Amino acid sequence: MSDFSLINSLPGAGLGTDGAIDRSAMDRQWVEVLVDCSGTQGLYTYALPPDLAVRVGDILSVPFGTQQVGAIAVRLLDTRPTELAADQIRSVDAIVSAGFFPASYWALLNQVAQYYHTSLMQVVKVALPPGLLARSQRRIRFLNDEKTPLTAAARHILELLKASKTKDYSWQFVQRQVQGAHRGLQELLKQNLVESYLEPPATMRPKLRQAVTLISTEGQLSERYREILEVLKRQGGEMWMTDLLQLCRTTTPTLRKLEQQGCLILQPREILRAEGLPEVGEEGAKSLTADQAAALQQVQQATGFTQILLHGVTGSGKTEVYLQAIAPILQQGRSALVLVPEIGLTPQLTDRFRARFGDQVCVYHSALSDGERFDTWRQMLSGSPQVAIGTRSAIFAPLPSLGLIILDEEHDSSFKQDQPAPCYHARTVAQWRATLEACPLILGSATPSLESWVTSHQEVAQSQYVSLPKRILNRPMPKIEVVDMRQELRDRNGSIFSRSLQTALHHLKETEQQGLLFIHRRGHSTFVSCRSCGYVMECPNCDVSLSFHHTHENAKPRLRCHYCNHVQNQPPHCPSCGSPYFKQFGSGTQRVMQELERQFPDLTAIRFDSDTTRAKGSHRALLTQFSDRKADLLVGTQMLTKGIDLPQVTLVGVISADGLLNLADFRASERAFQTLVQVAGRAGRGEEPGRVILQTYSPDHPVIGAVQRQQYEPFVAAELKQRQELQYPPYGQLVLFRISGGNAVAVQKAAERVAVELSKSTQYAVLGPAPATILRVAQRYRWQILLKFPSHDGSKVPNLADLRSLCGSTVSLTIDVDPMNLM
DNA sequence: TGTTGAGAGGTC
DNA sequence: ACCTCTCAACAT
Repeated sequence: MSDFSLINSLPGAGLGTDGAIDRSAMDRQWVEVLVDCSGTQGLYTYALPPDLAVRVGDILSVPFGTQQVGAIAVRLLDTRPTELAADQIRSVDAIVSAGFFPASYWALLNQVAQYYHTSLMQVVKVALPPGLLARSQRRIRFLNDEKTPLTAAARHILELLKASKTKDYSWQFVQRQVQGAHRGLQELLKQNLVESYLEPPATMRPKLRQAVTLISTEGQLSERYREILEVLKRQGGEMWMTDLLQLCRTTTPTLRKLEQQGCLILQPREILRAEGLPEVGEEGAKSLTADQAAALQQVQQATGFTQILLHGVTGSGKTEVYLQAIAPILQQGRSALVLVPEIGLTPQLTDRFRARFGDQVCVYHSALSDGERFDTWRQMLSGSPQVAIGTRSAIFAPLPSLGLIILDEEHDSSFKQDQPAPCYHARTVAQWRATLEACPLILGSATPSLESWVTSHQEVAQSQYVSLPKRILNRPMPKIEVVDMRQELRDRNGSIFSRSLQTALHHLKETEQQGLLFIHRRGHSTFVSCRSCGYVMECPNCDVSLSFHHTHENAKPRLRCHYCNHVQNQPPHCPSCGSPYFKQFGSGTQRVMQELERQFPDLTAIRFDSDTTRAKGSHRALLTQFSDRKADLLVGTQMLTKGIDLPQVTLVGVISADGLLNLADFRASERAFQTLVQVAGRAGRGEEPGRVILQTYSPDHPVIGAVQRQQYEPFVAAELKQRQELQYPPYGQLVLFRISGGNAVAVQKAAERVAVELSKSTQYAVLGPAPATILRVAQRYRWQILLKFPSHDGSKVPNLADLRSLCGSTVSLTIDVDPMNLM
């Protein structure tokens, strides 16, 4: 059990606003806090200064050891804990942010911590905007340089500081740079050559701007003063000071004089740092199809927590259902939360929300600057009815009185976090949150995950299934043609484009229509290998092949590792056998672009992958270019499957489905099906019918057949049968342990010890330990152990702390409940 | 016997 | 995270 699971049951811990108020705040002289410090367990007691009205849930700054750290107030006390002497207790330093968290917020965080086996603090960190839990930092500053003899370490530190611009470094940096830094520092401090100081935590603050407010125009005033006041009055009596100064060509002291005369007030106002989003026109509700109307009705009939799986084929108008479901929620003064896989990828969706709801929409995602995130977060706390659209972590958006939660593209794996703990799935957290808030949860997808499919077909009132089987305006689903690439080769077509696709591409130009070409994944297939001996170029740090990058015709070819970003030139000869036949292989986006240029010089194409969309806003820019018909083709990867609604696209070409079909993962078929159906669904969303050409070397694969027939249910039935037989999710539950470290032998040994310990229980099957598919990433060796539970009770894993102690200090162990990424 | 570095344990 | 303490290795 987690150390803090008890917090749930504590009085007043559920919520900051109530609970503490009923008794006089004077009684509450102490507060128990959760400290932001790895390795700490349990709560720490601090005294409350009389002028500090701390409430449960507030974010505090407290002295801890030598430094200031962030902390969360968990419980107020009216008596001093008996085990602590008065002089052992220090005082709370400041309230960083008064947390009027919505009711049940703490219960949610606790639930996440418990289910995913992480500390509550870890969960709090993903929930809060960055910068709120800042800590003080030790820094070293250069004072003077006397010509006294110094040891090597001391001299080294001094030179380092002198060489820097600010003559000042963080202690952490110095320690990394200098051997024996500790002794060296002591020596320098003794001689007064440097000083060591604690920099107080830089807490995120609201951005302020001076505002001028008109009070009166009475009194003895010069002509010039009257003029200024007149301008202010004409502007409505309230202006930003900078604007007024500019308009009147005056200076701050003049305004100060007027303030002293009592004519106006200067005061700082909080302003919101907002992302500069382009203007969008207004848009009214569209009329619904019968299916859409039925779906909307089902949502609106829901009382209390209800999970609704909205299974709508591509182009069936799910977004319109979301919009019309949200409208009455806002009118009731409540808020809605919309989660999308990747916000950068869905400018069209956010634009539609803004066109409908104006500035009641706020967008929250990790690409915002820290300041923007902080402000958006405060905006959400304000409690005014709004729609928050965001990625995974927005499930923790602090919206009071939530009326509806929507997960769009519910099947998307980016809703699962697998890097730092907690490895939560936003869908799972959304289910808990909707339960706690007693509001409906809509899971929308054209290709629902098997998990959601199974729950929504249980005979429970709390889970419902709604289907939108037809496209809007009765537009037909695109025709899908499967091309056997083996046959193409037999017929002496060595091109990466089948004859069928070639014809279609020619036709595209003639009819002035547009198309998409889908490639499975960048890098994966564009490795460099020797045609003579088969040698493959690999990253010196990670056990993955380097991928080939060729930006334009005259550029030097570069090889890049997509795990650690190692870059090098391509050698002209094979490093292993010296053969000159050392070339790139496969068909990444660049290769396809080159082939297009060679075979279809008339067609213009835009490359659309993570390389060309990395910069902020470039995603939107490329899409705009394309929809303005500046190009005939969009060539891209996975990104093409998400949130693109371009009515003029009539052709979708899948260059090769094979990379998708053959992944070593029990979810490979499900993923392949979802991806292919989603890409295919980009075709024919406008008035012209769409056409899909699916090239593959394995046309008999069951996934290909299911995609071609566009039949979800038979595919799912077959897939579920297999899952059930093997007790894979959604029937069984998986828990993955990742063991990693810099020393190959130590990691393997640790993995074996952990596996032995885990094998002592009979509640689950232990698979592994096995080296991770890519054993080494960025100089770290990785092993994993998979636990397979026959039913959904992965909470019964042995104590994590005990397992960690088997690993030693150089090997780290992380736990991933319900893993999605098993590579 | 003093000097140095690594590891453990504590921080209200 | 950072500090302090302990302990053992090494040179004196």
